[in-house]
Parts: sequence; structure tokens; C-alpha cells
Amino acid sequence: MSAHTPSPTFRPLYQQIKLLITQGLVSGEWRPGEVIPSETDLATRYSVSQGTVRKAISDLAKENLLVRHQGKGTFVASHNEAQRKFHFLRIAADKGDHVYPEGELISCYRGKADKSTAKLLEIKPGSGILVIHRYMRMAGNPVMLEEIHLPSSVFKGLSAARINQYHCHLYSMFESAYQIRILQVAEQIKAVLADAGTAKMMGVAAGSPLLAIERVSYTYGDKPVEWRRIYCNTQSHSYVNKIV
Amino acid sequence: MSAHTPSPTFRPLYQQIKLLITQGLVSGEWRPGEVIPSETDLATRYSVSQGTVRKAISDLAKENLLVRHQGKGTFVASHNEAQRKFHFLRIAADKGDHVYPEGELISCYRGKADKSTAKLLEIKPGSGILVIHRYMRMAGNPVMLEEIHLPSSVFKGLSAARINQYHCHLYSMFESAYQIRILQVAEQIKAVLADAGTAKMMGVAAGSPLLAIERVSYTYGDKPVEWRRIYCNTQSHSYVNKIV
DNA sequence: GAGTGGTCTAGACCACTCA
DNA sequence: GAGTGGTCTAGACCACTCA
Repeated sequence: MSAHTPSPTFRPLYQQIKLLITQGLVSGEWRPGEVIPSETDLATRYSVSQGTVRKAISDLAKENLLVRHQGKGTFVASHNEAQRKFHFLRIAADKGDHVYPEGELISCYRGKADKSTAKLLEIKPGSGILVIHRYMRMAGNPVMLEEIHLPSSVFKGLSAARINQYHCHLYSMFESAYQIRILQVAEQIKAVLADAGTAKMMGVAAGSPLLAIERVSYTYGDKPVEWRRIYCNTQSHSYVNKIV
Repeated sequence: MSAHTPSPTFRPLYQQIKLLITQGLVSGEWRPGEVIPSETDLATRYSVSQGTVRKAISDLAKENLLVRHQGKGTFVASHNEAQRKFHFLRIAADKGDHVYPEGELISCYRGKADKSTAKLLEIKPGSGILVIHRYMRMAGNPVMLEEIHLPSSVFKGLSAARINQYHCHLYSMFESAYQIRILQVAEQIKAVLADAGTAKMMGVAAGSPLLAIERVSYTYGDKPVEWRRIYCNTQSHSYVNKIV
């Protein structure tokens, strides 16, 4: 690979290396939790200096695609890691320890994308989707009620059985069963009043205040692969956010 | 400055440089919006290579303390920059453009910190505090109602007049008038029902759902310098969050 | 002790800004 | 054209991990 190419096609070498490494991740050459080749190996493979590979890896680590461990190597990030479990789950009990909620599948069925769902998932209206309802329980109480929409073209063969097989850990299942890694989520949060049906399911009085969170989740290349609506009982839990 | 110092006192040079630069920011040697010396100048000043200064600056830029502009120099970050205006303000209208809300001061008075306020601000109970009430209006409507608590030991001589002088841009005022730069905020969000008084002030029916956001804001060294409670009407606005 | 990532240097050259 | 940050290299040595 040549050093600098002149403008206007100028693109730094390390960005090209980032793309090559990302391709290795997308293609599954290196899978979540696995170690990738060392910096020096990648440097010879791509015919660049170790410093250039290093910059590419640093960026990818910053973007949470890779995790570096001094002395051990660089690993493909995974939702199975402890510190990632809470990364996209910003609900915490006001008192007590930070306990990971237990998912409980309510239902899973096939349907067609309506106009707004299609727009959010960037698919054609009428395309097949999967609709999943589940509880997230904390200390046994149903703190969240979720309605999850997935494009069935991406999640082929997904069923209630498979969800339960992964103990309702959806993002881990996306990774392991479909090689879909969630990298980013965008949320819109509102305060709403619980309607009769939702209230009953969540064990609160009708008209209770709930957080209504709409989330779209993105994988490589900013491709949306999930949208969900979450109702959250904030009686004794809060949505926590840290902005730096 | 010597190259590597042996363990156990080992601390990378670039981290020491980060500290030195941060001290220049805290002391006011370089003020928000101003340019700091070039990488080569800092390298000679601190007797390290330009690469080491560069790594220190990169980190500080990543932490939003500095902003780099190729060809121009490295600048001290400021809340007056356009892209920072919305950084800590995650409320957006569901429809229409991204308009910055107008602040409207309701009241500003002195008080004493109760136990919980003291704990959040890390001051002694009974210490003097300033309490500020204000609206944040979007397109004229009071979308947010805020109750802001500041330690008076930090914000000496703060008054309604000074707040209005800065057009209710509090974080800009913190910077310009008190050299306090907000670097990080931690929020807890709940859904609540509007009580009669709050409802009246916000122009909604009593019992309407509102977001209740509790925010603690931190400056250099993770020092808390503000806590506020925000009530937000999410009828036609949302709290937006992007998690990467 | 071999292999990994982490730090640091000195030097080259490029892209961008501004006068 | 001078000055800034941005990229890239080659090489040295350090801290950490694991067998």
C-alpha cells in the first residue's frame, strides 16, 4: 500500500486500515470475544507501519468494536462482556445494587411493517417483521414492558424457542445467532399515562405515569436493525444518563 | 523531563503533560475560546517530543476540554460554540427545526443547603446556596421549568441582574464570569404527574405526565457545582439520547 | 522468556489556514 | 510562504500476561 496519495482522493492510510479491519469483523473472520492478529502481524499483512495499524485499532476500540488488553491482545467486542451488559440499558434501581434485569418473553409473532415501522427500519412498507413482547423484571417486578420490531429478512428463523434459548438476551443472540452487532442506539423519551391494558400488565394503576422510550438500534454502517417501544415504571427506578 | 520512570511510580509522560495543560486551563492561563500554544511550542516548553504533546492534546480534545482546528491551532473549548449549545440539552421538538430554547428567569434567591442538596453538591449542610427558577421556552411555550441550586461559595455575587445580562445562558455565564466549565452532567429521569402548582406554571392540566429530570453538573476534577430539577412537558417534545 | 499492547522519540512530508 | 495540526515511519524500550 502506497504512503500518501495526492488530493482529491486523499484518504488517510489508517482509515483504509480501519475499513479493512471492519470488513474482517463484518465478514465474521474474527468473531465476538475472539482475539484478532497482533498489531505487528496486521502491519505486515497490510504493508503499513505498526503505528498506523495502532491508530486504526485505537479508533475502533474507541468506537467499541474492539477491546484491547495489554499483554494479551486485541479482542472483538461482545455483548457477553460484563461491562457491556448495562451499556444500552440505562435503567437502575434508586436503591440497592445494580442488578441486571431478567427478561421474560410474552409473545413472538410475525407481521407486516406499517409505514412508520418501515421508515424507522429502512425497509419497504409491508415487508415481513417479527414482533416480540417481553417483560424486563427487576427483583421480580415488571419494571419494563417492551414491544420489539425486527425485520424478518435479517433475523431468519427467529422464534420464541430461540429467544428463550438465549434467556431473552436479545443483543447477545443477535451476535451469536445472526452476526449482528448493535453498535449504537437512538432514543426518544416521553412521559405518558398508562392506559388500562398497559397498567394491568405492569401492575400499576391506570393513569400512572410511565416513561415511554422509543429506540432504534443500529449495526455496522448505521444500518437500523431493530426498533422498540419501552414502557418503564419509574416508581422506584430511574433512567440514568451521563453526558460528557 | 525524564523519559520513563520505573514502576511503581510509573505514570506515562503524556498523562503528566495532560495534567500540566489542564492546570493551564483551570488557572485561566488560557481562557475559553482562546488558542493555546502550538504542539511544537508546548513540546519545547515541557521538554518532550511533539508526539507526546500530541497524545495529551488528543485526549483532552476527546474529553471536550480542547478543540483542534487543522491549520489554525488548538483552542480552549467553550459553551459559546454553536455545537456545544445543545450538548447538554437533550430536548428537541418532535416536529420542525432544532431551535435553541429561550431562558426566562422567574426568581433567584439565597438559601441554605438541606441535607440532600448538600450531599449532591458535596458541601456542608446549611452552607449558603443560590436557588434559581426559570422557564425554558420553545416557540414561546414553557417546555421546561427548572429549579437550579448553586453553592454560593463558588458563584460569588451572582444575582438576577447578572443572569439576565447573560440572557439566561447559565453555562456560558459560569465560564465567562466564574471560570467554571461544565464538563459532565449526570441525570436521573422519571415520569411523574404534574401537581397543581407545577401544572399551572407550565400551562398543562393538573395530573398531566411530565418528565422529572434531576441533574448534577461537574467541572474539572469531577467537582459538582450545580444540581437542578427539571420538569419537562413532552406533549410535543422529547428527550433524545444517542448511546454509542 | 516470548509475545502482547503501551509509550516515546526524531524526522519526514502532507493538508489546511491566513496574510 | 510561514505556521498550524494531521499522517506515517522506524526504531527503541517498557508494562503486562502467560507458560
